[in-house]
Amino acid sequence: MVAFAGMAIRDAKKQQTRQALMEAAIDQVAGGRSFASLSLREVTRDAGVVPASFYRHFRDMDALGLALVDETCQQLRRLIRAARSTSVPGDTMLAASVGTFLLFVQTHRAAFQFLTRERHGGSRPVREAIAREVRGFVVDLAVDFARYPHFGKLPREDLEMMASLLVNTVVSALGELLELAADHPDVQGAQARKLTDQLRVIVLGGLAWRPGTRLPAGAGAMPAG
Amino acid sequence: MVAFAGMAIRDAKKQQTRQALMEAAIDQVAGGRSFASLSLREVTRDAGVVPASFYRHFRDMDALGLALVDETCQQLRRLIRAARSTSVPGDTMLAASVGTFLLFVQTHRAAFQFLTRERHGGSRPVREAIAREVRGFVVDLAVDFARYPHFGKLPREDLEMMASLLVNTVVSALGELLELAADHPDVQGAQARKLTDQLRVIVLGGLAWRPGTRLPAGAGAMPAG
DNA sequence: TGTACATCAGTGAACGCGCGTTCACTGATGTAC
DNA sequence: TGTACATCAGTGAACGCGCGTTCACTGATGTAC
Repeated sequence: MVAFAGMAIRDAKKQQTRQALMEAAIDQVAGGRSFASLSLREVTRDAGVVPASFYRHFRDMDALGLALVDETCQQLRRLIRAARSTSVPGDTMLAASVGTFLLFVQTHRAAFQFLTRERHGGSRPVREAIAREVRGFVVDLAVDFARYPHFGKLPREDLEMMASLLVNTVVSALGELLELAADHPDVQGAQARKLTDQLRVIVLGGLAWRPGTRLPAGAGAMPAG
Repeated sequence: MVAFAGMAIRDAKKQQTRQALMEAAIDQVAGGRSFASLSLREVTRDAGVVPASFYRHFRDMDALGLALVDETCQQLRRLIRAARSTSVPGDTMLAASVGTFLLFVQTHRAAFQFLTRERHGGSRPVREAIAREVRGFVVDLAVDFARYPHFGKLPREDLEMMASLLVNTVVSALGELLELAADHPDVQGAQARKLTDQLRVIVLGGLAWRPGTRLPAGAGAMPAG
């Protein structure tokens, strides 16, 4: 029974406490609190350890926040990698992807609440870590775009512009979705349809796009925004 | 010299203190803090009054937050109303509007930092107030859309879907812009061009949109986002 | 205009409380032999 | 396997501190006459 390295039991227990601290924090944020307003003592209380134990795992609350970003984004990257490998062009696939994504969001509500709330939240290092992750998604998506006939001819800059438009749209929809109670399938369905249509508009616009495109005169202009 | 109503001096001084409290709070948020992490004492200290004075103006910090949403959104609505009245279709107008908007953002940085940070921030009433304002902008914009030839024929639902896409895109660009230092005109120029192009893609997509549109098979499909 | 009283924004002291951090400790787990 | 020592995650008490809120107060401003 000495099959693997030493420290097995002690280390496993330590990881368990670490996880409990992270879950305590993310549950508070998912419950409507801002991460910046959480206290160290509160987190340790919820995790079932004494305040001083916190320092065996994190230097301070900011370090815990960064660990949360890392972990939640890792989960998300795993989903996206899976989706990429099976993706094929077409409208059916777009609608299906939106469905998959929204389902995934429901089963990882707390993680997404955390990312959404802290994206523009109080801690600079946390904000920067999330921004880095989002930029990573955008670049990956632009690379995917380049594989399709029309988009392959466009400069990387244009592809990233569209990828960022698409990612921002999904993120915005996410923000709206998370404000709703988790158990309103009808409202959620409407949200899903709205997001799908918005992505369709973007793709239609992308298909009409050429480098240096300007809008036709007298077309659909709009006030400042 | 008794030209107008009583309470003139005392009331003016009171409003001055109230304004000082609001400015103290918004400056802290603009400086990187989360509103939920501000303390009442901190705000009164920055405003130059004693903590107990706070209660002459607001019941608690949440009330101050709501007042900030009201005031900053009022400023914003004023800009938008002005822009609407002078808007004419076309690509030039779109680019000019983006420029005007970004300039306005620079001169009201603190207000926008506050709105951006608290949009998904810690206080539910504040979040709801901001969401209400955003929804108001979307509805107004959809009404504007209906005045243009192509869009006039679309159902209100579709127009609001596109208006929300457009507003979310501007809000996302805003979030990125506010992370940058205020004095990098070159990076800001790149951001402005990116946003303008994204709005062009949306308008192009909108012009190609018909009720119930589906994407052409094998066109530009994308992974989950 | 002048006087006597009312109002109320801002004061300063006091309160009890939860906070982050430190420290010497304990006892289960790990390691060497 | 058994024994003796080392490690270190978690403990519990203690600290000084800033917090939100209360209170009786002061004195400038307002009002009535």
